[in-house]
Amino acid sequence: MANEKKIDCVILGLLSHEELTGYEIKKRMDAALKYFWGASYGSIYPALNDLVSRGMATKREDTDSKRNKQIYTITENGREYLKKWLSLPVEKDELRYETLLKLFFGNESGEKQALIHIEAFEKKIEEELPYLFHAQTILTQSLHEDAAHKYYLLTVEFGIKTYQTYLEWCKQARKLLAGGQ
Amino acid sequence: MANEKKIDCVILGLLSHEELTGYEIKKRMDAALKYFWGASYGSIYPALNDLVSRGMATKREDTDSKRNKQIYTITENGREYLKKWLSLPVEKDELRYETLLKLFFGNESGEKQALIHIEAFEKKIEEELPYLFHAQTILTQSLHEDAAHKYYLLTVEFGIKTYQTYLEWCKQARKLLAGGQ
DNA sequence: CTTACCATGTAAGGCGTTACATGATTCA
DNA sequence: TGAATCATGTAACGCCTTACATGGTAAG
Repeated sequence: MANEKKIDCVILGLLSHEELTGYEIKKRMDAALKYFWGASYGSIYPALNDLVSRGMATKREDTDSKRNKQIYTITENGREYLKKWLSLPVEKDELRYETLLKLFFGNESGEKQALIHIEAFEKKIEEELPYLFHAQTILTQSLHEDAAHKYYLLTVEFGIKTYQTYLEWCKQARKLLAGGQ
Repeated sequence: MANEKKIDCVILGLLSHEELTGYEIKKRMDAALKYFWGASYGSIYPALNDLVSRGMATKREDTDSKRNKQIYTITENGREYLKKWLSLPVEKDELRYETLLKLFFGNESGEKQALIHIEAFEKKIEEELPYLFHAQTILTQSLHEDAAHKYYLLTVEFGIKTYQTYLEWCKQARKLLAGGQ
């Protein structure tokens, strides 16, 4: 009932849209979900086997491809399980920013160090923003081609807005550190 | 050298400012760090023992109090270890929002469900913002009383800015779901 | 007197990453 | 032919949360 393992739900969510291999699931996650959810092969492959054994998905070998591909398909059971989880209240939204942790203790290491962390943070965000903008463009254009795109766009907009705010905060933080208020 | 356990660093960071008991460490974390870092007693107490055995902190019983209190103090070694960690580049900033995950798969459960999650998210943020504003006021007023406050304020400002952005996104998301773009 | 909070710790178990191990295929 | 990428999986290990276990004290 409760205790839905998140990795199962993410995989089922991706499978609800299309058949995928474990490798492709990882790619999809890295492309679209990495800003708010991540997973490694070491959790994906065991989870896939587990989903099959619980009747949430089926596995078949891809005979077309020359490669050793295992294609996974969601079952009706799996779809119901996914929908049930989606209808349950969110249990946890968690942010773990080591940058903020190091900044919080900045008095121990001094302003120079704090500035280095802020600039590194800024750089990382500036590098990632273009990918989000690109996704925004693609999704906005294809909004009516696929009903799911509206929901994807929602999360992309979240990323863009928060990242832009991060950049504003970086500027403000630099000012505060420089001595002014 | 590398592989600094974060829980050790957080504890040392808190101890660098003042002597504390395990219980107080938890309180401090819940009050000031919970927005970007969390920890349970089950990780704090073992970590404290470990820090003592590695010479990063010392432990003494509080004889003044009637209670069974163990007071921890950072050592020079501990302070060096902390400073070293603070000078190292950030390894990972991670955001794990189940809300965004459920929204991403929103096409499976429909608009009504998506709206429910957005409203719940909005409510949670609205409830937490006042605490951040309160911290902002206190810290701004006492900025010159303690050099560390500047750094605390930095993280509080981050929280306020991002939370405000979250609320704006909620509005926008509701509009997008309502059918418009 | 009883509830809330102070205070410390352990044990089990879950969850997931990293590293390892292996090998095929595509493309330059 | 060599590098990059496709492709699947396992094992060890680390880290943390949850639940359990215990008891003192302050305040109403």
